[in-house]
Amino acid sequence: MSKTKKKLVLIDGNSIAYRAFFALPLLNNDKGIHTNAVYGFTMMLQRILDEEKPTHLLVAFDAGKTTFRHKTFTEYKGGRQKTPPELSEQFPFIRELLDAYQIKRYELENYEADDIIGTLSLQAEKDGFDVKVISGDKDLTQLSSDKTTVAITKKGITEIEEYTPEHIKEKYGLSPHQIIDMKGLMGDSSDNIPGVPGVGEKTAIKLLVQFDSLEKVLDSIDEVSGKKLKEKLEEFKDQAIMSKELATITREAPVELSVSDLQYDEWNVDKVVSIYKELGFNTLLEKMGTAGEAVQEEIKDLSFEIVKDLGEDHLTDRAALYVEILEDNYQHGQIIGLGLSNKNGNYFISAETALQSEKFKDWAKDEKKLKQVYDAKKSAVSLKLKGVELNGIDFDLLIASYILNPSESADDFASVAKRHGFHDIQSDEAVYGKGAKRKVPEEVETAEHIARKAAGLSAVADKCEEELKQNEQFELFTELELPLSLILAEMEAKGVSVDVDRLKDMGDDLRTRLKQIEEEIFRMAGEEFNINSPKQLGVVLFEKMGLPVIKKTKTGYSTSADVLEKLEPEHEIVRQILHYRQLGKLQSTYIEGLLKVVHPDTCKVHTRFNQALTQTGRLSSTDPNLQNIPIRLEEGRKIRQAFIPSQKGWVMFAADYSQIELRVLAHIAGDEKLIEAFNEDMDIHTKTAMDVFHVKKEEVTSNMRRQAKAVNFGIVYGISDYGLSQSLGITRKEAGEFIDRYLESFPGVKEYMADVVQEAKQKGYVSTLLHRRRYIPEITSRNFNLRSFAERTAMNTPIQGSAADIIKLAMIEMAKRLKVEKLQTRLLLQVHDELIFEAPEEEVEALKEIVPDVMEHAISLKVPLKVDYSYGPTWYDAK
DNA sequence: CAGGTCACGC
DNA sequence: GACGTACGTGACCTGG
Repeated sequence: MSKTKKKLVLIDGNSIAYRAFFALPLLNNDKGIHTNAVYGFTMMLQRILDEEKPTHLLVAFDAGKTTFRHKTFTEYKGGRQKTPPELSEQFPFIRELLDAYQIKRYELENYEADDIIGTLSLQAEKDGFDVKVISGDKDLTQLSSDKTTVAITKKGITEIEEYTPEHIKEKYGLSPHQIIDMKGLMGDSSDNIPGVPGVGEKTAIKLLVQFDSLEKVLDSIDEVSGKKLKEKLEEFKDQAIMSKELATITREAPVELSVSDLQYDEWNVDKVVSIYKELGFNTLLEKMGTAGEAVQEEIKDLSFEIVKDLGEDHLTDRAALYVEILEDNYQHGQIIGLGLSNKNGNYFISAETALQSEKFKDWAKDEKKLKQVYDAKKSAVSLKLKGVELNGIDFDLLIASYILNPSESADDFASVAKRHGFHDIQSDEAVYGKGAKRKVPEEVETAEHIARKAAGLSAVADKCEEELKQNEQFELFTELELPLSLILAEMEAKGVSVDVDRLKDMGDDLRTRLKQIEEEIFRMAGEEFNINSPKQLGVVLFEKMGLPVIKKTKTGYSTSADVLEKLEPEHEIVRQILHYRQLGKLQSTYIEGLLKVVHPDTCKVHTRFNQALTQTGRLSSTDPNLQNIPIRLEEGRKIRQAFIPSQKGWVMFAADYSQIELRVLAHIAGDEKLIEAFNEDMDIHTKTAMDVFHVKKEEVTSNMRRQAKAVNFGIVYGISDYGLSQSLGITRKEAGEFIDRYLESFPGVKEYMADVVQEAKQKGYVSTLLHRRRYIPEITSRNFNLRSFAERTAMNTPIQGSAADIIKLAMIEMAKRLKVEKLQTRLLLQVHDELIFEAPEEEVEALKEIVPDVMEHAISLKVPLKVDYSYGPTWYDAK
């Protein structure tokens, strides 16, 4: 069962409602009730329940207008804006909602929510609770202690700042209890607390650092430096003391509740649903269907050591090494620390300790010292950025797990480790938080988490290797994916040079043209609107201008390109909109998007290849995605002019496989006709047209070839008859007939398709040439759609996946050849069937031989592989 | 902030 | 007949 640590969460209800109200636009539901504060409050509550998993919970509210503080100071909270009626009307709903959630709420005559929270948090601390206070009011931070964390909303409803005593020390240089002394000195305009005129945050902190408390400051006014300051302190002495009193949260309010009354179990689903319905919270309603309670498993103790002085005990010849970085983008992120696990024990090493240690660097570099890691590429790149070379990797859990089952691979270490039998680990989200809340906890907690990861690595490595061997995937792992990860690491670290000025010029040009087109569209529409909003565009086109509605989406009219293309003859505006979209895409994604990620010093972009994501074995690319740079249309293609070699006298050299998937299909299916076509190096689309339409080569029209090409495309990507009908603009029935005729023309392919579906049903998975697997459980589904999809997946994955295997082989072989031939040429990118290099001009002649040779002979099939290449001063020219 | 729509590549 | 249809990433808009 769950760990029985008691946790009390105290929420400042008024404050959070205020925050939610002002953070969100003033929306109302269909009955005209404003719901933004209730909605924001609900989101916040949901988050707290999910993330904090409190055992005890209370929402405190302010009661009435006056409190005991007004006796001290009648103008307390004077001058405050009256609560807007749009907000006050929402409070009853918030109360109703809390009741449905079965969360205790409480207010107390003469006291503020703060005081209720102050009183109960103190009680709870004494009873051994962990306490979390949630508010938008920084005053509450005075309650922070080693047992109580105060979370203050920053902006919006999701960003919060957590105030622990350490954080307060860091931020102000003060202890939590000094917050009230600070308020006494500087006052608080929002509560109309006067403080000492002329004293602001800086001065207050300075004084408190020197004298500790307000009282001591006032006792030692003589020692205060600055004549003016002395006078002010003297003059406003009493006011300061009163201000401190006002700012002090009482911890002895006559609260009639005790902490044990605040136990939180679960909400009343029916009531919550009915309130959601009443308020129109449809997305929350939908979510409830799937909301399951995660069961927290007990985590065993782990003995580990925080290492300050690295020695032989730690740097052994076989060890698990975990490099921890919080940011997704490990090229920007800081290394938090390293986990090590070996026969001697489990260790945590801070980043500073490791990176300053020559012993560590030597060990990391030594390829004889074998390491087991999680995400070799990330580890290698991040260490490389710190000047540390990483060699000797003989196991990577991320990749092993991906190979064993690509559909399950998540990048969260805990989930991967658990899948392979190591359970004593928390999720990163539980330790570090997520989104805006993500942060590093105190060192011991961090250290333990990271040490656990290393321990987990060494615990599951052997078992995973065994499993890989049983699946006949060990070679795929050691000979293909592991070496590839280091090649990708080099590609990422090296980066691709970008001609920033060129991009900016294109951007300027595009901006002018977009403006012109925009004006033209507005003129034709007779009004200004947001062309980028499908909703607004739909209204203009289909309601105002009365164009025929061709397709609808869930949310309204479809305005997708294929719809607009059909509408082109109807009105000139349609052509302009398509053009606007095209240029807008170039501007936002490729010009602005790319400029955003160019390294300012080096003018390079460093993409990250995800090697453990796609279901087929392909790579993907992010930040920026360099696998979808435009090429089809000339205007977009020009973007490629901005990708240039990193050195003078160098060129871009690109080589791509011609029809690799169809060649793979010919091989796997063993289809005689297809094999023959490739052996004779025929134009495959023409050949397909000849066979499908039963005509001679000379009789193939360009339209027949186009249709044959679409069918081939469909085969390669496993699209359905529906998909084919869409791409050819024909009916589904016609498309189905096309596919049938294709399969009749290539009986080997037809047989293969039937066999591979059969195989998938029997084994539960399909395989590529290099034994990569994809499990397809839906293949036995009784749901037609799921099953059809599964069948197409079964037919397509071995084709696409084997092609991915082959180009990966080629990449590894290329790296070897470049080294052997002592060439300076470097591989920069892989785009599924294409490799892009940068090369000194004088090496081009050699590359013309080597690159096609390596790529074409990466594997031997029943058909030849064919590679085309090209080169030039920019990527654009390498076409 | 999450989910939808659209658009780019292979 | 079934109702949503190759795989990815990213930008923008929108609702609650």
